[in-house]
Amino acid sequence: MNIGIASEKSGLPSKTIRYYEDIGLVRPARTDNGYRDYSVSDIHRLRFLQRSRSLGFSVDECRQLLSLYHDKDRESADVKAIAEARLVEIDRKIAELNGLCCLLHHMIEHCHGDDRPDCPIIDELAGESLVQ
Amino acid sequence: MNIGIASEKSGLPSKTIRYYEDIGLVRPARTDNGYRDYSVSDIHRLRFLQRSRSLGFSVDECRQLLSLYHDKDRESADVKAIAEARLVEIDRKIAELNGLCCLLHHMIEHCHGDDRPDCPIIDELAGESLVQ
DNA sequence: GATAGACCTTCCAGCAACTGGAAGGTCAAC
DNA sequence: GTTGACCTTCCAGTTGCTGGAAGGTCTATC
Repeated sequence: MNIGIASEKSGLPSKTIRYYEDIGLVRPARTDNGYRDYSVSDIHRLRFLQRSRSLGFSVDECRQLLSLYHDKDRESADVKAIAEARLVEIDRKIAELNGLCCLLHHMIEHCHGDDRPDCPIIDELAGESLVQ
Repeated sequence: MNIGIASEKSGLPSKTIRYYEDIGLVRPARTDNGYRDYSVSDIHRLRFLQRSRSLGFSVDECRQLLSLYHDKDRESADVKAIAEARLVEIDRKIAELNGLCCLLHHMIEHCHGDDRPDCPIIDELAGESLVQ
């Protein structure tokens, strides 16, 4: 299968697929003319990557997951650990964004938002703080 | 003031302060020996940047906010618009992360996480889906 | 056989927002 | 005069791609 087909089947842009090859994630065969030739199992790997990435795993985590995917002697605990680490990170990020959301909301609420220059948002950023 | 002092007073690393100069955000004077020489108002600008960045504004938004900060004829509506756009973006991100959080949580819950290889997380990533 | 258009290839550069490090100049203290 | 803490510039690397240039290949049509 040419890269265009692989792209369609995996849901990844060709550019990304080539990039994944560069960093050693999915290495397809080559045909005589030098074109990449993806096998069905290559497509599975690409789809696996697409799903893992869309779940927010880093490329490095994806690499580990991919190797566990192929390791028939894997321990599910190893997989779970990676997923749990990701979850902790996501929770942390959500908490951080919630904090920012509150602060911004608060600032926006107090800004009349008209054609006059006085603005509690600017005041806040300048350090004449109501919050923080 | 040397950059080390500016760093202390603004809460930004020296590297970052130099970077902000490179991209034209805060341009200090120079002393005879070539050292950067920060004025009190430079420090205010740096602190303003530090706060804006920590509230999640992009460097480009910070640039706009900084120019509004100095514009005594600004309209607070302009500031409010930037902050509101940021808030929308943060809300969107929170929603996205909440979605990922749910999926991951679900997958983790179903994984026994022991020394056996069968793993619903891997199955999910491979496309034998329970979710999605 | 020529040519057009859709593929494919490699390589290089750029995005955001820094961060690290090398190589070297300056300054204050001892 | 030497040590050590500063400061300078410049270049490269981070993450995960994405865009574009320059050129090769394949297939269909004339």
